[in-house]
Formats: sequence, C-alpha cells, structure tokens
Amino acid sequence: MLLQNVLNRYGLRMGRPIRTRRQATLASLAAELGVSRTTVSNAYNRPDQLSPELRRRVLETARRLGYPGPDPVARSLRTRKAGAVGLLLTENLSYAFRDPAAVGVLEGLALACEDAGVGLHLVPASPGNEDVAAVHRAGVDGFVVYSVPDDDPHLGAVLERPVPTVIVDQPRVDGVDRVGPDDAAAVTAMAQHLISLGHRQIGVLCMRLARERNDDFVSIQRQSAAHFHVQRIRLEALAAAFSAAGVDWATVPVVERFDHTVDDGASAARQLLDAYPQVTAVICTSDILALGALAEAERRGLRVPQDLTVTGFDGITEAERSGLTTVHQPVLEKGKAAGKLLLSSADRVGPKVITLATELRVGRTSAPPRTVEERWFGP
Amino acid sequence: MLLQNVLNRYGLRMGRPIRTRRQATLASLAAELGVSRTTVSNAYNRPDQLSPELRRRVLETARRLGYPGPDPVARSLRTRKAGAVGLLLTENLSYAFRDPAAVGVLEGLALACEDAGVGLHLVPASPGNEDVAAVHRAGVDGFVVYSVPDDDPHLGAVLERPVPTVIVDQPRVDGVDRVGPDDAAAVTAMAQHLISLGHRQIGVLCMRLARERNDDFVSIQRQSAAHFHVQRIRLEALAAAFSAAGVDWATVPVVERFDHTVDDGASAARQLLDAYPQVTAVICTSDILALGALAEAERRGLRVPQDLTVTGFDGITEAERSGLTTVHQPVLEKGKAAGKLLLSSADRVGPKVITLATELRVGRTSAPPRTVEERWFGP
DNA sequence: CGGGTAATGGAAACCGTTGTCAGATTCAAC
DNA sequence: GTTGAATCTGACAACGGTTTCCATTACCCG
Repeated sequence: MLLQNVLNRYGLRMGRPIRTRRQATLASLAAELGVSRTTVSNAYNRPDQLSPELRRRVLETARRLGYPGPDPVARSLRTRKAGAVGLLLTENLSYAFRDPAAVGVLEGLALACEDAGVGLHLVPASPGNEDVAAVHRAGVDGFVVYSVPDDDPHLGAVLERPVPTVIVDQPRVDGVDRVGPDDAAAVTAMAQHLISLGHRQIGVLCMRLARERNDDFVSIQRQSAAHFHVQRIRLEALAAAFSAAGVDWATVPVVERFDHTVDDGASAARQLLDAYPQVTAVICTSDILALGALAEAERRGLRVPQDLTVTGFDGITEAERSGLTTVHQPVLEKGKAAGKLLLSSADRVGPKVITLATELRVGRTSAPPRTVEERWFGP
Repeated sequence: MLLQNVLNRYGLRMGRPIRTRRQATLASLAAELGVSRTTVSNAYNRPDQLSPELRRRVLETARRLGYPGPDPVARSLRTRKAGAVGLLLTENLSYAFRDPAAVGVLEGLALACEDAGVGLHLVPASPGNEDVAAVHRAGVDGFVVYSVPDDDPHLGAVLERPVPTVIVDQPRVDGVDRVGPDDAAAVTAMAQHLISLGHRQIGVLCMRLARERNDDFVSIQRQSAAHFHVQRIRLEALAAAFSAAGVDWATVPVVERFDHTVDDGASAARQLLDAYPQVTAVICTSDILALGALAEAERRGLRVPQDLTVTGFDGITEAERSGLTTVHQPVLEKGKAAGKLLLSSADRVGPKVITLATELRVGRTSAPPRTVEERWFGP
C-alpha cells in the first residue's frame, strides 16, 4: 500500500508498460511552461484566447511531456456535461443483442448519439440484479430506458437522477418522455385481420409479464397485473377485440415465456397445441416467438397457413423472409427518436410522447381456418 | 440568460417537470442534518463507519431532499475510477450492428463488463470523422479497440490516454494487449482445402483495405499496403499458399468492397465473375460477402458447389444455416476475452496476446472444380 | 502625448466528492 | 472519578479542470 502511494505520488503506475513517463496534469504543464493554468486550458478549449505562438508552444510541450489533454472526468465535473447518455435495459444482454428488434433500437440510438457526438453508455443491469449502484455510478447527461418492467428498481434509480430521461416502449411513467408504437391499435388491427378471416379458436404466446419466471399458461389475473406495460396492453387489446367478436377471453389460452428465443417460442407453441389442439391461430407478441411457433408447426406436420395461422409482432428481417404475417414497427426510427428526444430535451418544456406508426403486414402465414370437417377428414 | 442563471442558482431547471425541488449536494445535505460531509459520504460508502441510526437519518433526509446520492462524476474524479470501459470501433455503426460477427463481439464484451459491474461506453467515431475529441471526452478506465485501421487517428488518441487498452483483431500495435484469431493459419487451412480440391483458378472478395473507398479490383501494391492488418494478413496467407501450389498470385483477381453488406458481396462477385468467368472458386474474407456471392451465383444460374465453390470467414449463424464452407471463429469469446483482459490488466505486467482457436468448417458450398470440358459441355 | 481599445494572460473561485487523521464522545471497568 | 478502548465526527487537502472577472501591455488615432 505504501509503495503504491509513493508510486502514485510520482505519477508512476504499476503493472503496465511505461508508455507515459509520468502523469502530467494541466497544472504541471503550466508550471513547466511558466504560464497559468488558464492559459493551458485556453490552448485546448479557446484557441482564440491566446496567441498562436504561445498555443503552439503549449501543445508542443504537452506532447513532449506526454500530457494527453484535459482529463475528461475533471472537465465533466466542472462543465456539468458528461458527453454521454446512458442506456438502461433490464434484459439479459444476450437476448438484447440477439433479438433483431432490440438491436435495431440500439442501432438507432447509437446513430442519434453519433450525430450529436456523444457517447452511449450501456449500464450493466441484469434482470436478477437488484443492485442499482451501476445506475448511480454512470456519468451521463441523460438516460434512455428500454423495455423494463414498471417495478424495476433500476428504473426508480434512474428517475431519481436529476437528468432527463426517455422511456422506449415501456413502462409508461407520468411526466417522462416516451417513444413507442401505439401497441393497442396495432394489435387491434391484427385481431381484426384474424377475426375477419374467421378465427375464433385462438391461442396466444407472449413474452414475460413480470420479473418472476413463469413458463406456463397465464391466468387472467396475471395478465392484467403484468408489469411489462407493452405486453399488458397487447393482451388487453386482443381481449377487447375478440370479446367484441363473441369470444370469451377467459377461454383463450395464453402461454408465457420468460426468455425470448426462437426455441422458447417453439416450446410455448408445443405447450399450447398439446393442451389446445383445436386452436386455428397462434398469435404471438413478437416475431421471435412466432418463428418458434412456425418451427413447432412444421415439427408437428401442421401446414401453415392451411392447418394453422401464425402471426408475430415487430417486423424483423427474418420474419419478412419467412413470410410471417406480422405488425411492422420501425425499430431503427424508434431508437433514433429516443436519442433525439433525449438530446433535445434541454430546450423543451413539459414531457413529450412520440408515437410511431405501425403497419399490419399480411404474409403467407395467415389464412381462414379450416372447418372442423376439414380438420378431421381433410380438404 | 439571466433567468436561466437565477434558476440555476436555486437549483431549478427549465424544460422539465419539477421532479426534484433543488439540486441537493452532499454538502447541503450535511448542512441540513448538522453533520459533516464526511459523515454523509460514509453513510453511502462505508456503512460501518457510523451508527445505523444516524445512517438511517441521513438516507431518510436525502430522500426527503431529493438528493440522488453522490454525484458520479465528482466521485470518479476523486477515486480515479470511472466505472466504464470505452469501445472504439471505427465503422459505420449500422454495419457494426448488422454484421453478426461484430454483434457477437459486442455482446461478449458487454457480458464481461456486466460481470464486472462496469459500464460499456460506445465512443462515437464514424469512419469519415477525423475529430478525435470524442476519445478525449470519454470518461473511461480503459479502451477496447475493435477492428480499426492502423492509421486511424482515433487509435492514436486512445493510445495517448493513460489507460489500459486492448485491441481486438486489428491493428497489431507493439506493447498493446491484443485478442484475435490466428488469421494466417486459418486462411492457410482454407486455402489448403481448396487446393486439395483442385482449385487453381480462384478469385477473392475482401473487405476494405484502407480508409479510402475503392470498390474495385485491388493491385498487388494496395494489397500489401493495406491498413487493415487482418485483411492484409489474410491476403498474404492466401498468396503464400496458392503460390506454393503453383498459382501466380499476380494473376489472381481480388475485388474490394468498402461497405460490408450482403449486397456489396453480391456486387463484388458480379464484378469478379464478369471479368473472370473462368474462376472455379470465390474466396471471401467474410461470411457476409460470401452470402452475397452465393446470391450472385444463384442469380447467374451457377450451381454451388458444382459450378462454383464459395467460401467465407467468421462462422456466423446465417452462414451455418446456408451450409457455407467457412472458418469459424468464436466471436462471443473474443469479446469476452477482450473485456476480461482489459479489466484484469491492473494486476498484470507486460502486454498480453490472446490467440483464439479457429475451425475450418467444410459445408455444402465447396467441391472439386468442374473440368473445362464440363464447364462448356455439361457433365 | 493622452486616452480609448483590443489583445493577451493571470488570480481565484468553484465543480462535488473522498480520504486521512486527529480530536471528541461514549462507555465500561477499576 | 479516572482511564483506556471503542466509536464517531469534523477540518482540510486533494482530485484536475473551467470560467469569470481583472490587470497588463501594445496599439491606434487624433
């Protein structure tokens, strides 16, 4: 400990090749030059405030001393600008990077940040981790919160921070900017599509509804108590539309999956179809789950869409390629919009909500259901 | 401006809902409580240094005053720890997020960071942008540099910073930690595979070799002067292997593409095959390009592998799905290794190089070439 | 030659913490 | 009532900059 201190005092550092002879600071550089700290600072930040000749000397000496320019942290402290925005996504990072919809949002956000010349700080916050210290430790000028449950402790920590915040998709928090599609309208359009095709025996696959795992059928109570706002809204919209079409929502099986992979979609479809072989349409709240459902249908020898209709949500490339009937939402734009909203929030008053357009894309996976006779005796 | 100042003085902020009444600091909280700043600081950082009762009072008052805990930037300045690592990738962000190989690295790195509880700071540095200020502004404890050319100004800026750095893939810089596959060995194995199949008339598609765009054939000079170390090594390894097999490398057409998309791969293949219809194998330095080449082959009515052999590099999922013959490299592990290496570099002395294992995966896109007779008169 | 005006550089306050260390307080034991 | 140990607390000095005035000098012009 003592040795370490001594080394520190002289700006030496252990354990690394000595690339820079000592830790030069703005002050030591000023001393070396015999000028004030102000002047050195100006050399970097306000070239017009000192003569070109002196500036050249300053920079030249800096190079000679290995001074890498003003320390970013100290500068941030003084200017109250970190030059970065934080991204909070309470999701297993693996899935965040594997789901093309999430990657799209990330990409859009990154683009917006790049345009503005600010960094994007990914805050480490795995789902099981209740430790919000990472949120407190992040030196950022604002936060984008992407798809977290309304009872997530990290969300609370973010909202406590005195910086602007934009929430993408969910949850809906009063007084906080938000970017997202009109999920209810989008899902309603999808429901109308299926209803008009004649489907009445439906099943639903949805993403996780709460922070606790429940890879099983979902009760009505759990549906309406879902902490993931988007999922709740989508289920409610489906319920409303199908109820209006004479379907008793209490009889509609809904299967939940905690993890969001194609395999989970397949297993959910298996669980659904094992218990409810009579369903004619499987509605999925994401394309990933729907791709899994398609795989399971194939495994069972069910032809899509003749024997089974499958629909998704998001409009990812893979879905388009496989002809999935889905709701397309502009994920890239969503991320971009979030970034722009956040970065412009300084000169705006009051919270703002941006609603993105969605589009029902009817593909090759939806068709009228077969009649009971057809189901049993063939076409 | 005046109004703004007055508001600031009282900790009020315009343009946002008033969620926090004033900007409380550790000092003001201490004053309110009638204790010293040290005590408040201890309440947050060293709970054992003060009585539970007092700590409770401190935290309770903090909540009442809307004090969000110690300012992260000030804390970072004092402790000399930013709690984040920077990621420099001089690539159009769009491509970085669209190339599964890059996303894999990103994911692995993010996982390593999450494990260590540190943030991941994406540094905005688009290819055309010569402004390295973003690098200087990033408050991070270290940098991971991913796939940048050896003459990139951002790289220089990173190396000037007095923090540990790990380079992934390229470039190779003396004294700096590095993580990457043994490209030469991997490519040599691929070349041997093709040579043993009997291919002598080959063409190559490669990613960009320098920061200036050149969507065209590549001269020998440009090949050996490539600023992207990985591409240079791969070409050199190919040249060595095929020369040894009696092929004059000067006669081998190499087509370069600046952007890295499937479409670019297709257009490169078109350019290659238009000018050199006699090639029997197209070797691509990435799977993305190879997928494009496959698409172009199909467009031309060439059967793969009977009429044309196509190979890639990376081993991304899409390649596997399409049966591409390729070299698989563990991209996720690569990112993870980089993160771990960086985060452990404090207690290590001297630079370290980690070489990852690669594996030649022969798929359905490589086979012996057809003879000239077969090419003209059918099998 | 006096006075106004740029141009240039400097002094000092401040940004919000943490860490050290010495002093204060409490409490039990004698 | 004193003492020593065990706890707490507070003063003060960093951490490495930026920025707001000021002071000085040089210059221009009548």
